[in-house]
Amino acid sequence: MSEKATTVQDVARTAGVSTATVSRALSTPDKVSERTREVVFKAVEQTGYRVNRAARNLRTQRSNTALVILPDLSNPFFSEILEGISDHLSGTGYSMLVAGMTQIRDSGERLIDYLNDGRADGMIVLDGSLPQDAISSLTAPTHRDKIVFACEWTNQADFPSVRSRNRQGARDAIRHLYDLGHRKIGHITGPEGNVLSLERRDGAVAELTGLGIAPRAEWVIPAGFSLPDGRKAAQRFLKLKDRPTAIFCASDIQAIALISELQRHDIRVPNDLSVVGFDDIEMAEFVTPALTTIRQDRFQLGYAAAVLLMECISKDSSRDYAQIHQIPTNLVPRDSTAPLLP
Amino acid sequence: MSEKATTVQDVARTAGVSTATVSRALSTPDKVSERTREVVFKAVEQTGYRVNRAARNLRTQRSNTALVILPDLSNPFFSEILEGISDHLSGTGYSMLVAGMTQIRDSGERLIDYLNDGRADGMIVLDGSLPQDAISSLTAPTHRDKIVFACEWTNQADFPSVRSRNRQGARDAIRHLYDLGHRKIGHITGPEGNVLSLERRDGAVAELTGLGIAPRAEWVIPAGFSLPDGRKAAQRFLKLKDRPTAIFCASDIQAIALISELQRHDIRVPNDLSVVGFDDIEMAEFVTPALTTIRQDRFQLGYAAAVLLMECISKDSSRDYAQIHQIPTNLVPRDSTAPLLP
DNA sequence: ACCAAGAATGTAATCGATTGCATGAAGTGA
DNA sequence: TCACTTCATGCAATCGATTACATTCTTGGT
Repeated sequence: MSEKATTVQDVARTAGVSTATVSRALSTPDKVSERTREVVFKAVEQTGYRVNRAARNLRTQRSNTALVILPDLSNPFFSEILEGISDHLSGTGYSMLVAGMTQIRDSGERLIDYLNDGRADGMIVLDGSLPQDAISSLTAPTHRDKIVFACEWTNQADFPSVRSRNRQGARDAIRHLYDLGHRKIGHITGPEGNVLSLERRDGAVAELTGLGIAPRAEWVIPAGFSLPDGRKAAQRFLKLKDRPTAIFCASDIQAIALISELQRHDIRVPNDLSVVGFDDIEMAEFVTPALTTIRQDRFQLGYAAAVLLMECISKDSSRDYAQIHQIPTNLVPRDSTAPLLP
Repeated sequence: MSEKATTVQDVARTAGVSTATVSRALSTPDKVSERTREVVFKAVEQTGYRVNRAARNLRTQRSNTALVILPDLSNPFFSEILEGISDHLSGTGYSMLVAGMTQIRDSGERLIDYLNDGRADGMIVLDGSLPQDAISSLTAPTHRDKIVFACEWTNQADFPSVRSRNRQGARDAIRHLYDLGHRKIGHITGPEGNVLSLERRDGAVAELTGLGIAPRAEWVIPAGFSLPDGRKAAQRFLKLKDRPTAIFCASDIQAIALISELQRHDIRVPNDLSVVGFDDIEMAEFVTPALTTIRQDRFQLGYAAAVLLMECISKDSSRDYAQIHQIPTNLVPRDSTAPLLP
């Protein structure tokens, strides 16, 4: 009954070879003669053998596991990125450990420990706001080749990263509104200090300026990416005496909440106000009016990050420093934007 | 430069004790005299020692890792459950491995291997539709005590599980509509064969019947939980000659898409039709009209599942079979339901 | 003062797979 | 046929922590 797991020893015995040969037959099949290879495979089949990961990890000093760090596990925005990551990882035999910064902080763990104690071979960080000490510990030469940022990033160190063309996306959003005839264009920002917020705001400002429109300070409404933030932004908007005719929001979620709240106050979108979001979350297509937005390919973002991480980990040669992969965004016109009425 | 990781040996040496003592000082501090304990701690401090997980895992035959299985990584519904799980796990020193069934199938892995090869000590399954062979392999006596279902479950085996009171939630939804004066009440179901769909439909039917209302077959519209499903359901709804005055949807997402599509066809919610959803996703409060729904506490669901799993794993005594933990749901009345107009 | 019980520590085996080195077999070229 | 390379395999060390067992040191009771 005692159901002891089968080991290489068992396989070696039934195959009539040494454990070394079994191991080789499995991990480097071409170093073994065809005949023994088959014998071993058959023995593996018979005994139902599976390598013990703990033993392999100890010996090889690799875990075949990647750690993914989210700022906040409960944020649904990341799910599609996770899928992209997992999709590539699982193809390369890697497993995906997931942790949220909140939990990590609470449990008093340090990110770097995951790398040190052999739980993970590398990590993908989706949080641009790591505490300073975390960042500096990660920059240690032993670790810098095991870390990749995705989606967000940090300016305090130059890690390789994968990100959307946030600035260009923002420009496209503004341009779209301009092309519809809008000249009075506002912007709801993301959270203060966040790299994405900055890029999107800068992009918007740059495009406006380029189009000969001076951005008006009271039309740049500071907010965060979340639903409540969007609602609050709407309330700020309602208080404006002179209102823009179009708004570019730093996130879809925010835009959806904003529209909802404005509708409640009888402002019609797109008739009274055109709104562009950012992200193209699935919901964007299904709200009324369907949201015009800047699509970022989150699956691709995750996938590319995983590819990049695997490269970093495996590459023994010193690699060109701190690559930045930019994923294109694109405008998805829907019903929340319309030509400016004369 | 070669930055070799510090081991118990190093600590033992600097502390002037044996490795056994170091190990004991760290894992069973009371088996060691106060004096040596301090010396060891100091040495740990000095050397910056961290246990090597691979080595520990091999020796102890535990990984201190739990595997979480999602049907679909990209589905944002699960993020809050994940947070609940992680919140408890990280408190007990466990790490969380996450995998989607899609990826697992594609990579040809078997769930059971995670348990066998020492990657995980136990698993939380959020997918009620595992393939038959997966389920039967998991029922093996060696594994059945390492598995917990959460949110969804399977009827093909009796694993312990944590779930919402789906039936009661559905009853509450119907009752709410009834109390508002509605008698012509429809239902959009979840995907065929899904346990949640079944429970919610059964609950709705039971409540209707209990209230003396005979459920009408054409008012039970088969659908899935997703946004496109909700839209399709709306189209089916529009074709009805005799329409209900109220609808209970099996998911919020579905309800949101349904309302959006109906609004596009000038059906006003709640004036022309009252709608109740299920889940209380964050968005529910922020759409127009704000969605009346049955709240299920997803964080709690995940948290309880993690607690249950840890119990199962640690309990050496044979435990009472296949506990089912039910998490209460509750009605959250908002603006998508209104009294039936005379 | 002596012995037994218990506490603290050390020695060395162990977990299971991988791999450097050694050995033997087979093949190659002159 | 001989020397020599190449290939296939086996032996045994190794990864780093834990723990059964042995040993030494306390301590308390009589």
